[in-house]
Amino acid sequence: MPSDNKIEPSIKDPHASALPRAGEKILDVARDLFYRQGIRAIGVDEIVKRAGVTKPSLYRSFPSKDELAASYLRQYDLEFWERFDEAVAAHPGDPRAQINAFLTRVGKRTQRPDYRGCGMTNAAIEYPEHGHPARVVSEANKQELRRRLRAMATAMGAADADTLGDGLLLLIEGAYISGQLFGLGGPAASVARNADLLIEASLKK
Amino acid sequence: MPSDNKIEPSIKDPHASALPRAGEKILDVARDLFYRQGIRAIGVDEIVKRAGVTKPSLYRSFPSKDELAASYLRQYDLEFWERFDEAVAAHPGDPRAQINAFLTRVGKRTQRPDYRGCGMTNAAIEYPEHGHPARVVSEANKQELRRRLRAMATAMGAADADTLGDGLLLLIEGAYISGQLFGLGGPAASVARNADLLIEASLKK
DNA sequence: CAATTGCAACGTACCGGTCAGTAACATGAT
DNA sequence: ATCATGTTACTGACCGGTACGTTGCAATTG
Repeated sequence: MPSDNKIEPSIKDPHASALPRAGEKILDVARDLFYRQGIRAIGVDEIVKRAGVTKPSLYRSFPSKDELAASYLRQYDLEFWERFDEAVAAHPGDPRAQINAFLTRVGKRTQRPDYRGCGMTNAAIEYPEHGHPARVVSEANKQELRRRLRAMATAMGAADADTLGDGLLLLIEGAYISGQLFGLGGPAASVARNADLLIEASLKK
Repeated sequence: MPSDNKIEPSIKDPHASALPRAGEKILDVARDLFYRQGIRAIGVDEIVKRAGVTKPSLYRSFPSKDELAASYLRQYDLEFWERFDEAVAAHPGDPRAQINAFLTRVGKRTQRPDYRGCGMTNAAIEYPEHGHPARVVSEANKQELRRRLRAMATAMGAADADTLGDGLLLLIEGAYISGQLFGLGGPAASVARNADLLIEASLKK
Protein backbone atom coordinates (compact mmCIF):
# COMPACT_ATOMS: atom_id res chain seq x y z
CA MET A 1 0.00 0.00 0.00
CA PRO A 2 1.84 3.11 -1.21
CA SER A 3 1.85 6.37 0.71
CA ASP A 4 -0.53 8.22 -1.59
CA ASN A 5 -3.58 7.68 0.57
CA LYS A 6 -6.52 10.10 0.79
CA ILE A 7 -6.57 10.77 -2.90
CA GLU A 8 -7.72 14.33 -3.52
CA PRO A 9 -9.81 14.23 -6.72
CA SER A 10 -7.06 15.76 -8.89
CA ILE A 11 -7.82 19.48 -8.85
CA LYS A 12 -6.87 20.17 -12.43
CA ASP A 13 -9.45 22.81 -13.22
CA PRO A 14 -8.43 26.10 -11.54
CA HIS A 15 -11.57 28.06 -12.38
CA ALA A 16 -13.91 26.14 -10.12
CA SER A 17 -17.22 26.70 -11.89
CA ALA A 18 -19.47 24.93 -9.37
CA LEU A 19 -21.97 24.72 -12.22
CA PRO A 20 -22.17 21.94 -14.81
CA ARG A 21 -21.68 22.89 -18.42
CA ALA A 22 -25.42 22.99 -19.09
CA GLY A 23 -25.93 25.26 -16.09
CA GLU A 24 -23.43 27.79 -17.38
CA LYS A 25 -25.01 27.94 -20.82
CA ILE A 26 -28.44 28.30 -19.23
CA LEU A 27 -27.28 31.20 -17.09
CA ASP A 28 -25.67 32.88 -20.09
CA VAL A 29 -28.83 32.63 -22.15
CA ALA A 30 -31.09 33.56 -19.26
CA ARG A 31 -29.04 36.64 -18.49
CA ASP A 32 -29.39 37.88 -22.04
CA LEU A 33 -33.10 37.14 -22.38
CA PHE A 34 -34.03 38.33 -18.87
CA TYR A 35 -32.25 41.61 -19.35
CA ARG A 36 -33.56 42.35 -22.82
CA GLN A 37 -37.14 41.17 -22.49
CA GLY A 38 -37.82 40.93 -18.80
CA ILE A 39 -37.99 37.97 -16.46
CA ARG A 40 -41.74 37.43 -16.54
CA ALA A 41 -41.77 37.66 -20.32
CA ILE A 42 -39.39 34.72 -20.73
CA GLY A 43 -40.45 31.15 -20.02
CA VAL A 44 -38.09 28.39 -19.03
CA ASP A 45 -38.93 26.54 -22.23
CA GLU A 46 -37.47 29.31 -24.33
CA ILE A 47 -34.37 29.49 -22.17
CA VAL A 48 -33.54 25.80 -22.46
CA LYS A 49 -34.40 25.80 -26.15
CA ARG A 50 -31.96 28.64 -26.90
CA ALA A 51 -29.34 27.12 -24.63
CA GLY A 52 -29.61 23.86 -26.50
CA VAL A 53 -30.43 21.88 -23.38
CA THR A 54 -33.55 20.52 -21.71
CA LYS A 55 -35.61 21.51 -18.73
CA PRO A 56 -34.33 18.94 -16.26
CA SER A 57 -30.84 20.31 -16.84
CA LEU A 58 -32.10 23.69 -15.77
CA TYR A 59 -33.72 22.33 -12.64
CA ARG A 60 -30.60 20.36 -11.74
CA SER A 61 -28.57 23.57 -11.66
CA PHE A 62 -31.25 25.89 -10.26
CA PRO A 63 -34.00 25.04 -7.81
CA SER A 64 -36.57 27.22 -9.57
CA LYS A 65 -37.01 29.88 -12.21
CA ASP A 66 -37.11 32.49 -9.47
CA GLU A 67 -33.72 31.33 -8.22
CA LEU A 68 -32.35 31.36 -11.75
CA ALA A 69 -33.47 34.97 -11.95
CA ALA A 70 -31.76 35.66 -8.63
CA SER A 71 -28.57 34.08 -9.97
CA TYR A 72 -28.77 36.31 -13.02
CA LEU A 73 -29.05 39.34 -10.74
CA ARG A 74 -26.19 38.24 -8.49
CA GLN A 75 -23.98 38.12 -11.56
CA TYR A 76 -25.36 41.49 -12.63
CA ASP A 77 -24.50 42.84 -9.18
CA LEU A 78 -20.88 41.73 -9.56
CA GLU A 79 -20.54 43.38 -12.94
CA PHE A 80 -22.21 46.54 -11.68
CA TRP A 81 -19.69 47.02 -8.89
CA GLU A 82 -16.87 46.29 -11.29
CA ARG A 83 -17.99 49.24 -13.42
CA PHE A 84 -18.57 51.40 -10.38
CA ASP A 85 -15.22 50.64 -8.78
CA GLU A 86 -13.50 51.20 -12.08
CA ALA A 87 -14.75 54.79 -12.12
CA VAL A 88 -13.74 55.17 -8.48
CA ALA A 89 -10.25 53.82 -9.08
CA ALA A 90 -9.77 56.20 -12.02
CA HIS A 91 -9.92 59.23 -9.71
CA PRO A 92 -8.43 58.35 -6.32
CA GLY A 93 -9.46 60.67 -3.53
CA ASP A 94 -11.76 62.73 -5.78
CA PRO A 95 -15.33 61.54 -5.27
CA ARG A 96 -16.80 64.27 -7.44
CA ALA A 97 -14.71 63.12 -10.37
CA GLN A 98 -15.55 59.50 -9.55
CA ILE A 99 -19.25 60.24 -9.78
CA ASN A 100 -18.72 62.16 -12.96
CA ALA A 101 -16.75 59.34 -14.57
CA PHE A 102 -19.34 56.78 -13.59
CA LEU A 103 -22.28 58.83 -14.78
CA THR A 104 -20.62 59.81 -18.03
CA ARG A 105 -20.39 56.15 -18.87
CA VAL A 106 -23.94 55.49 -17.72
CA GLY A 107 -25.16 58.37 -19.85
CA LYS A 108 -23.40 56.94 -22.87
CA ARG A 109 -24.84 53.48 -22.33
CA THR A 110 -28.35 54.88 -22.08
CA GLN A 111 -28.05 56.15 -25.64
CA ARG A 112 -27.51 52.73 -27.12
CA PRO A 113 -30.50 51.66 -29.20
CA ASP A 114 -31.10 48.41 -27.29
CA TYR A 115 -30.55 49.91 -23.85
CA ARG A 116 -32.85 48.35 -21.30
CA GLY A 117 -31.91 50.12 -18.10
CA CYS A 118 -30.73 48.44 -14.91
CA GLY A 119 -31.50 44.76 -14.56
CA MET A 120 -31.88 45.23 -10.81
CA THR A 121 -34.36 48.06 -11.08
CA ASN A 122 -36.36 46.30 -13.74
CA ALA A 123 -36.55 43.09 -11.72
CA ALA A 124 -37.76 44.97 -8.63
CA ILE A 125 -40.56 46.49 -10.67
CA GLU A 126 -41.48 43.13 -12.17
CA TYR A 127 -41.64 41.57 -8.71
CA PRO A 128 -43.15 44.02 -6.23
CA GLU A 129 -43.79 41.30 -3.69
CA HIS A 130 -41.50 41.47 -0.68
CA GLY A 131 -39.20 38.52 -0.23
CA HIS A 132 -39.12 37.40 -3.83
CA PRO A 133 -35.62 35.99 -4.51
CA ALA A 134 -34.98 38.38 -7.39
CA ARG A 135 -36.21 41.38 -5.45
CA VAL A 136 -34.08 40.55 -2.45
CA VAL A 137 -30.93 40.75 -4.58
CA SER A 138 -32.05 44.01 -6.14
CA GLU A 139 -32.89 45.66 -2.85
CA ALA A 140 -29.54 44.71 -1.35
CA ASN A 141 -27.76 46.20 -4.35
CA LYS A 142 -29.68 49.46 -4.12
CA GLN A 143 -29.17 49.78 -0.39
CA GLU A 144 -25.45 49.40 -0.86
CA LEU A 145 -25.43 51.91 -3.69
CA ARG A 146 -27.23 54.40 -1.51
CA ARG A 147 -24.75 53.85 1.28
CA ARG A 148 -21.79 54.46 -0.99
CA LEU A 149 -23.28 57.53 -2.64
CA ARG A 150 -23.98 59.07 0.74
CA ALA A 151 -20.44 58.28 1.84
CA MET A 152 -19.07 59.94 -1.27
CA ALA A 153 -21.26 62.99 -0.67
CA THR A 154 -19.84 63.16 2.83
CA ALA A 155 -16.31 62.94 1.47
CA MET A 156 -17.09 65.83 -0.85
CA GLY A 157 -17.90 67.94 2.17
CA ALA A 158 -21.53 68.54 1.28
CA ALA A 159 -23.55 70.53 3.78
CA ASP A 160 -26.34 67.96 3.72
CA ALA A 161 -24.51 64.86 2.55
CA ASP A 162 -27.43 62.48 2.88
CA THR A 163 -29.63 64.67 0.72
CA LEU A 164 -26.95 64.97 -1.94
CA GLY A 165 -26.26 61.25 -1.91
CA ASP A 166 -29.97 60.55 -2.28
CA GLY A 167 -30.25 63.15 -5.03
CA LEU A 168 -27.51 61.41 -6.96
CA LEU A 169 -29.33 58.12 -6.53
CA LEU A 170 -32.52 59.67 -7.88
CA LEU A 171 -30.67 60.97 -10.92
CA ILE A 172 -29.09 57.57 -11.54
CA GLU A 173 -32.37 55.69 -11.29
CA GLY A 174 -33.99 58.31 -13.46
CA ALA A 175 -31.30 57.76 -16.08
CA TYR A 176 -31.88 54.01 -16.05
CA ILE A 177 -35.58 54.49 -16.64
CA SER A 178 -35.43 57.36 -19.10
CA GLY A 179 -32.78 55.57 -21.10
CA GLN A 180 -35.26 52.88 -22.05
CA LEU A 181 -38.32 55.15 -22.24
CA PHE A 182 -36.90 57.73 -24.60
CA GLY A 183 -34.67 56.56 -27.38
CA LEU A 184 -31.66 58.43 -28.63
CA GLY A 185 -31.49 62.04 -27.47
CA GLY A 186 -33.41 61.25 -24.30
CA PRO A 187 -32.94 63.04 -20.97
CA ALA A 188 -30.63 60.34 -19.61
CA ALA A 189 -27.81 61.75 -21.75
CA SER A 190 -27.62 64.72 -19.38
CA VAL A 191 -27.30 62.72 -16.16
CA ALA A 192 -23.61 63.48 -15.58
CA ARG A 193 -24.08 67.19 -16.19
CA ASN A 194 -27.11 67.41 -13.93
CA ALA A 195 -25.35 65.45 -11.22
CA ASP A 196 -22.44 67.87 -11.33
CA LEU A 197 -24.80 70.84 -11.11
CA LEU A 198 -26.47 69.25 -8.10
CA ILE A 199 -23.10 68.62 -6.47
CA GLU A 200 -22.07 72.19 -7.06
CA ALA A 201 -25.26 73.52 -5.51
CA SER A 202 -24.80 71.23 -2.50
CA LEU A 203 -21.19 72.21 -1.84
CA LYS A 204 -21.40 75.99 -1.90
CA LYS A 205 -22.99 76.76 1.40
CA MET B 1 -94.37 62.11 -40.88
CA PRO B 2 -93.54 64.65 -38.18
CA SER B 3 -90.70 67.10 -38.42
CA ASP B 4 -88.47 65.38 -35.86
CA ASN B 5 -86.24 63.81 -38.43
CA LYS B 6 -82.58 62.93 -37.74
CA ILE B 7 -83.39 61.51 -34.34
CA GLU B 8 -80.46 62.05 -31.98
CA PRO B 9 -80.33 58.95 -29.78
CA SER B 10 -81.83 60.61 -26.68
CA ILE B 11 -78.85 61.86 -24.72
CA LYS B 12 -80.26 61.22 -21.28
CA ASP B 13 -77.14 60.14 -19.50
CA PRO B 14 -75.00 63.23 -18.93
CA HIS B 15 -71.91 61.35 -17.77
CA ALA B 16 -71.37 59.65 -21.10
CA SER B 17 -69.62 56.54 -19.87
CA ALA B 18 -69.31 54.80 -23.27
CA LEU B 19 -68.72 51.68 -21.23
CA PRO B 20 -71.37 49.24 -19.97
CA ARG B 21 -71.67 48.68 -16.26
CA ALA B 22 -69.56 45.53 -16.41
CA GLY B 23 -66.90 47.36 -18.38
CA GLU B 24 -66.61 50.03 -15.74
CA LYS B 25 -66.29 47.58 -12.91
CA ILE B 26 -63.68 45.66 -14.88
CA LEU B 27 -61.64 48.78 -15.51
CA ASP B 28 -61.87 49.76 -11.85
CA VAL B 29 -60.62 46.39 -10.67
CA ALA B 30 -57.98 46.16 -13.39
CA ARG B 31 -56.65 49.58 -12.52
CA ASP B 32 -56.18 48.60 -8.91
CA LEU B 33 -54.62 45.20 -9.61
CA PHE B 34 -52.45 46.36 -12.51
CA TYR B 35 -51.05 49.21 -10.48
CA ARG B 36 -50.37 47.26 -7.32
CA GLN B 37 -49.10 44.00 -8.75
CA GLY B 38 -48.15 44.71 -12.34
CA ILE B 39 -49.89 43.98 -15.61
CA ARG B 40 -48.12 40.75 -16.47
CA ALA B 41 -48.68 39.43 -12.96
CA ILE B 42 -52.46 39.68 -13.21
CA GLY B 43 -54.50 37.35 -15.40
CA VAL B 44 -57.85 38.20 -16.88
CA ASP B 45 -59.47 35.45 -14.83
CA GLU B 46 -58.55 37.19 -11.60
CA ILE B 47 -59.81 40.50 -12.91
CA VAL B 48 -63.25 39.23 -13.86
CA LYS B 49 -63.46 37.18 -10.69
CA ARG B 50 -62.83 40.21 -8.48
CA ALA B 51 -65.11 42.37 -10.61
CA GLY B 52 -67.91 39.86 -10.18
CA VAL B 53 -68.35 39.37 -13.90
CA THR B 54 -67.21 36.87 -16.51
CA LYS B 55 -64.68 36.85 -19.28
CA PRO B 56 -66.93 37.54 -22.26
CA SER B 57 -68.03 40.72 -20.54
CA LEU B 58 -64.43 41.79 -20.48
CA TYR B 59 -63.90 41.00 -24.14
CA ARG B 60 -67.06 42.82 -25.19
CA SER B 61 -65.79 46.02 -23.59
CA PHE B 62 -62.11 45.58 -24.46
CA PRO B 63 -60.68 43.92 -27.54
CA SER B 64 -57.82 42.34 -25.61
CA LYS B 65 -55.97 42.34 -22.31
CA ASP B 66 -53.33 44.59 -23.85
CA GLU B 67 -56.01 47.13 -24.75
CA LEU B 68 -57.48 46.89 -21.27
CA ALA B 69 -54.03 47.72 -19.95
CA ALA B 70 -53.85 50.65 -22.37
CA SER B 71 -57.24 51.87 -21.12
CA TYR B 72 -55.99 51.67 -17.56
CA LEU B 73 -53.01 53.81 -18.53
CA ARG B 74 -55.13 56.34 -20.43
CA GLN B 75 -57.13 56.85 -17.26
CA TYR B 76 -53.91 57.05 -15.28
CA ASP B 77 -52.70 59.68 -17.73
CA LEU B 78 -55.77 61.82 -17.09
CA GLU B 79 -55.38 61.61 -13.34
CA PHE B 80 -51.68 62.37 -13.61
CA TRP B 81 -52.26 65.62 -15.47
CA GLU B 82 -54.97 66.54 -13.01
CA ARG B 83 -52.45 66.33 -10.19
CA PHE B 84 -49.81 68.12 -12.22
CA ASP B 85 -52.08 70.96 -13.30
CA GLU B 86 -53.32 71.30 -9.76
CA ALA B 87 -49.79 72.11 -8.61
CA VAL B 88 -49.38 74.47 -11.56
CA ALA B 89 -52.63 76.29 -10.83
CA ALA B 90 -51.65 76.75 -7.20
CA HIS B 91 -48.73 79.00 -8.15
CA PRO B 92 -49.65 81.01 -11.25
CA GLY B 93 -46.65 82.42 -13.10
CA ASP B 94 -44.14 80.82 -10.74
CA PRO B 95 -42.83 77.63 -12.38
CA ARG B 96 -40.28 77.05 -9.66
CA ALA B 97 -43.00 76.98 -7.03
CA GLN B 98 -45.14 74.83 -9.31
CA ILE B 99 -42.41 72.20 -9.55
CA ASN B 100 -41.85 72.39 -5.83
CA ALA B 101 -45.52 71.90 -5.07
CA PHE B 102 -45.80 68.97 -7.44
CA LEU B 103 -42.67 67.25 -6.16
CA THR B 104 -43.53 67.82 -2.53
CA ARG B 105 -46.69 65.84 -3.10
CA VAL B 106 -44.88 63.19 -5.09
CA GLY B 107 -42.32 62.88 -2.32
CA LYS B 108 -45.08 62.38 0.22
CA ARG B 109 -46.82 59.75 -1.86
CA THR B 110 -43.57 57.79 -2.24
CA GLN B 111 -43.47 57.33 1.53
CA ARG B 112 -46.75 55.48 1.69
CA PRO B 113 -46.22 51.83 2.57
CA ASP B 114 -47.99 50.47 -0.49
CA TYR B 115 -46.48 52.94 -2.94
CA ARG B 116 -45.82 51.32 -6.28
CA GLY B 117 -44.38 54.15 -8.35
CA CYS B 118 -45.76 55.44 -11.64
CA GLY B 119 -48.09 53.12 -13.52
CA MET B 120 -46.77 54.49 -16.79
CA THR B 121 -43.14 53.87 -15.95
CA ASN B 122 -43.85 50.42 -14.61
CA ALA B 123 -45.83 49.44 -17.69
CA ALA B 124 -43.05 50.59 -20.01
CA ILE B 125 -40.61 48.39 -18.14
CA GLU B 126 -42.96 45.45 -18.23
CA TYR B 127 -43.41 45.82 -21.99
CA PRO B 128 -40.11 46.81 -23.61
CA GLU B 129 -41.35 45.89 -27.06
CA HIS B 130 -41.97 48.91 -29.25
CA GLY B 131 -45.55 49.43 -30.33
CA HIS B 132 -47.19 47.57 -27.48
CA PRO B 133 -50.50 49.35 -26.72
CA ALA B 134 -49.59 49.95 -23.07
CA ARG B 135 -46.13 51.20 -23.93
CA VAL B 136 -47.46 53.60 -26.56
CA VAL B 137 -49.59 55.36 -23.93
CA SER B 138 -46.68 55.51 -21.50
CA GLU B 139 -44.26 56.92 -24.03
CA ALA B 140 -46.68 59.64 -25.08
CA ASN B 141 -47.20 60.65 -21.45
CA LYS B 142 -43.46 60.85 -20.81
CA GLN B 143 -42.79 62.83 -23.97
CA GLU B 144 -45.39 65.37 -22.94
CA LEU B 145 -44.02 65.55 -19.41
CA ARG B 146 -40.56 66.20 -20.80
CA ARG B 147 -41.92 68.93 -23.07
CA ARG B 148 -43.65 70.67 -20.20
CA LEU B 149 -40.71 70.43 -17.82
CA ARG B 150 -38.44 71.94 -20.43
CA ALA B 151 -40.93 74.72 -21.04
CA MET B 152 -41.08 75.44 -17.32
CA ALA B 153 -37.29 75.48 -17.13
CA THR B 154 -37.30 78.01 -19.95
CA ALA B 155 -39.85 80.10 -18.12
CA MET B 156 -37.59 80.07 -15.07
CA GLY B 157 -34.88 81.64 -17.15
CA ALA B 158 -32.41 78.79 -16.83
CA ALA B 159 -29.17 79.15 -18.71
CA ASP B 160 -29.53 75.67 -20.20
CA ALA B 161 -33.27 75.09 -19.97
CA ASP B 162 -33.31 71.74 -21.76
CA THR B 163 -30.71 70.33 -19.40
CA LEU B 164 -32.59 71.54 -16.37
CA GLY B 165 -35.90 70.23 -17.68
CA ASP B 166 -34.31 66.85 -18.32
CA GLY B 167 -32.65 66.90 -14.92
CA LEU B 168 -36.02 67.43 -13.28
CA LEU B 169 -37.42 64.53 -15.27
CA LEU B 170 -34.58 62.31 -14.09
CA LEU B 171 -35.27 63.24 -10.48
CA ILE B 172 -38.97 62.53 -10.91
CA GLU B 173 -38.45 59.13 -12.49
CA GLY B 174 -35.85 58.38 -9.85
CA ALA B 175 -38.39 59.19 -7.17
CA TYR B 176 -40.97 56.89 -8.74
CA ILE B 177 -38.51 54.02 -8.74
CA SER B 178 -36.84 54.65 -5.40
CA GLY B 179 -40.20 55.05 -3.76
CA GLN B 180 -41.00 51.41 -4.38
CA LEU B 181 -37.46 50.07 -3.96
CA PHE B 182 -36.76 51.58 -0.56
CA GLY B 183 -39.54 51.69 1.94
CA LEU B 184 -40.14 54.50 4.34
CA GLY B 185 -37.20 56.87 4.70
CA GLY B 186 -36.04 56.18 1.17
CA PRO B 187 -34.27 58.70 -1.07
CA ALA B 188 -37.48 59.68 -2.86
CA ALA B 189 -38.48 61.76 0.16
CA SER B 190 -35.82 64.28 -0.82
CA VAL B 191 -36.94 64.76 -4.43
CA ALA B 192 -38.43 68.23 -3.93
CA ARG B 193 -35.40 69.48 -2.05
CA ASN B 194 -32.97 68.09 -4.62
CA ALA B 195 -35.00 69.52 -7.46
CA ASP B 196 -34.87 72.95 -5.89
CA LEU B 197 -31.12 72.69 -5.42
CA LEU B 198 -30.76 71.74 -9.07
CA ILE B 199 -32.94 74.66 -10.12
CA GLU B 200 -30.90 77.03 -8.01
CA ALA B 201 -27.66 75.80 -9.56
CA SER B 202 -29.14 76.11 -13.05
CA LEU B 203 -30.42 79.66 -12.57
CA LYS B 204 -27.33 81.35 -11.24
CA LYS B 205 -25.83 81.39 -14.71
C1' DC C 1 -5.75 -6.37 -19.08
C1' DA C 2 -10.92 -6.61 -19.22
C1' DA C 3 -15.30 -6.59 -17.03
C1' DT C 4 -18.06 -4.18 -13.74
C1' DT C 5 -19.77 -0.85 -10.91
C1' DG C 6 -21.02 3.88 -9.66
C1' DC C 7 -22.42 8.26 -10.75
C1' DA C 8 -23.01 12.65 -12.61
C1' DA C 9 -25.07 14.78 -16.55
C1' DC C 10 -28.20 14.42 -19.95
C1' DG C 11 -32.84 13.64 -22.60
C1' DT C 12 -37.96 11.91 -23.34
C1' DA C 13 -42.26 12.44 -22.05
C1' DC C 14 -45.35 13.96 -19.11
C1' DC C 15 -47.93 16.48 -14.96
C1' DG C 16 -51.76 19.73 -13.37
C1' DG C 17 -52.65 24.45 -13.68
C1' DT C 18 -53.17 28.79 -15.93
C1' DC C 19 -52.81 31.75 -19.97
C1' DA C 20 -55.67 34.78 -23.29
C1' DG C 21 -59.55 34.30 -25.96
C1' DT C 22 -64.29 32.48 -27.90
C1' DA C 23 -68.66 29.94 -29.38
C1' DA C 24 -73.19 29.39 -28.08
C1' DC C 25 -76.86 30.37 -25.26
C1' DA C 26 -79.79 32.82 -21.45
C1' DT C 27 -81.85 37.00 -19.62
C1' DG C 28 -83.85 41.39 -19.19
C1' DA C 29 -85.26 45.82 -20.77
C1' DT C 30 -87.36 48.49 -24.43
C1' DA D 1 -89.11 41.19 -31.28
C1' DT D 2 -84.88 43.09 -30.80
C1' DC D 3 -80.65 44.02 -28.85
C1' DA D 4 -77.41 44.80 -25.38
C1' DT D 5 -75.93 42.51 -21.48
C1' DG D 6 -75.20 38.52 -18.93
C1' DT D 7 -73.82 33.33 -18.49
C1' DT D 8 -71.68 28.37 -19.03
C1' DA D 9 -68.35 25.80 -20.94
C1' DC D 10 -64.78 25.29 -23.76
C1' DT D 11 -60.25 25.88 -26.82
C1' DG D 12 -55.20 25.36 -27.83
C1' DA D 13 -51.08 27.09 -26.17
C1' DC D 14 -48.05 27.74 -22.65
C1' DC D 15 -46.72 27.97 -17.64
C1' DG D 16 -43.25 26.05 -14.07
C1' DG D 17 -41.89 21.69 -12.56
C1' DT D 18 -40.93 16.43 -12.40
C1' DA D 19 -40.74 11.05 -12.80
C1' DC D 20 -37.95 8.14 -15.04
C1' DG D 21 -34.88 6.15 -18.36
C1' DT D 22 -30.31 6.82 -21.07
C1' DT D 23 -25.53 8.03 -21.89
C1' DG D 24 -20.65 8.39 -21.13
C1' DC D 25 -16.78 8.25 -18.38
C1' DA D 26 -13.80 7.11 -14.56
C1' DA D 27 -12.63 4.37 -10.63
C1' DT D 28 -12.75 -0.26 -8.85
C1' DT D 29 -12.48 -5.01 -9.24
C1' DG D 30 -10.92 -10.04 -10.70
